[in-house]
Amino acid sequence: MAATGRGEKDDLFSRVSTSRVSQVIVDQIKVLIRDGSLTPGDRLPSERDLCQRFGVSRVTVREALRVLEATGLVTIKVGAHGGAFLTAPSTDRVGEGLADLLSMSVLTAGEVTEARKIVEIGALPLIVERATKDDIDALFKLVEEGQHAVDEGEYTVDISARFHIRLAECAHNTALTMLIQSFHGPLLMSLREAREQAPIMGKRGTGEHRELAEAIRNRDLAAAQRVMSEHIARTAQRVSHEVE
Amino acid sequence: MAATGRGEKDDLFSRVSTSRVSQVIVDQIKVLIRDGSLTPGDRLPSERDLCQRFGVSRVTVREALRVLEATGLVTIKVGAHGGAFLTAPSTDRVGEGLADLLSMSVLTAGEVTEARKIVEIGALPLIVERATKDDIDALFKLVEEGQHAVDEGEYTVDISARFHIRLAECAHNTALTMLIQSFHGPLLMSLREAREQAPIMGKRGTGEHRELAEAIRNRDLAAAQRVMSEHIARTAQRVSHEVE
DNA sequence: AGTGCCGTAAGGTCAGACCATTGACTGTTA
DNA sequence: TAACAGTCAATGGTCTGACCTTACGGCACT
Repeated sequence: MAATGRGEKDDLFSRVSTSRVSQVIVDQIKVLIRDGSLTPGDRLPSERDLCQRFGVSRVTVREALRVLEATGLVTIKVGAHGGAFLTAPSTDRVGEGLADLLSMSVLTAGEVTEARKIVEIGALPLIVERATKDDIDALFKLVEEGQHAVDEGEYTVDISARFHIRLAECAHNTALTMLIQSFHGPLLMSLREAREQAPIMGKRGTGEHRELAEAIRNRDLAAAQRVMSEHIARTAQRVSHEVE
Repeated sequence: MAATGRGEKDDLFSRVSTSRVSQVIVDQIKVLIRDGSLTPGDRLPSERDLCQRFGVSRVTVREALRVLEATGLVTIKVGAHGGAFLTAPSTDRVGEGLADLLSMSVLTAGEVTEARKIVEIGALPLIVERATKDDIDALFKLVEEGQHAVDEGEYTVDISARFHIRLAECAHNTALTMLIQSFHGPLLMSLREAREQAPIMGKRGTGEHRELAEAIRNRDLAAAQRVMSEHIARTAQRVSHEVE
């Protein structure tokens, strides 16, 4: 990335690896991951071990590990038999990154909701086509939970989010799941007002969730799209007028 | 997030902030960014300064900075008047994260392309509706550039990506632009084969780009959707059979 | 068989030092 | 006066070596 847009002549005197040592280590490990020498679940050597292998100090190794950890490639456990473990599939990090990006740029809540509408409605054809019986059962189970929560007066956006994420999983496309997950993750949580109004809207929202689940069970794409469209539109309205 | 799904009783003995100090610092700074106390372009205090303010050692501060850097929130410059500068939101990091996940075979190229299809086609209604004259001129300009590159035999995926990103901007929704940008960033670049085949496909791709631009000029949504659909489908085909 | 203690391996943090890079300041020279 | 070169200070990059904290596993005791 940083190397793009060079002038001419730059190939004559190639850059003398002036980059950070820790970054070089990160890159090396990334390569190992890419080409399959390291697979999820594997454990990297201990910090003190890596120091010797790379011939650098522990501080440097640790910085490299911090970066890998922040990227979501490894998780680190302390204690005996701890260490850096290649993470099993975790879409959370990149979703979080997306949310960070969204939340710190000049986005209005309206824009986010509009994007959400496109993705969630666009995913419906796949969902209607691919949802398995298990998927549908799970959806109805979440609806019941939501209903129960409403009755108890304990409805939160978290419950709604779980439904939407589970719904996304019905498309059986990890990339899509990830996108929708990041919409419903830290991002929505940061819209405080939306969370506080949740109890009020819970009843109607749950009803719509049920309609959605039924439409999917009936493989009725049109109905699903209609309900989802209204559902999100209402969210949009709720959210937009306070986080302007 | 980590606090969800607790058992009962947990509120009696609250967790004694056993987390990493560096992580706490990261969170603090993230908060400052979120609530607008720090805006892009600002410079954080120097490492030695931060040590004193937080009352920790320099190593710890540096680890926090590594994380913030990896997350793409700051860039770091050395030398006098260097330091950590808040970056303007850039989608590259997210795209890189996507690419990492893809390379760990958490995601297949096919899934990503499917998601891309949904977003890019879903954005078309907005694009057709909102594209201004400037937008359309810019699109045609990019098409011309592409045509020129094809004639010279210098067509690269980069040119195609620029078109798609500019197209996304026509929707005048920053969130959408960012999503599509992260698809066309380091992610596509990492599909080496796709890059190498680019020259061959360039001619046809450019033709389709032109058709797209024309459809948008004519506010012909159906045509735009048809062309885009074919366009991405072909990419999907090209990409899927080697990165299985 | 169960319980609790303790050792050990691993990450987390600290303090202080030195090097490398860079931009600004200053002084010299044509 | 303008251009160049040298110096200096600020700042990130790395190293060393020490100590603390956590957690797993085994051992001794009950």
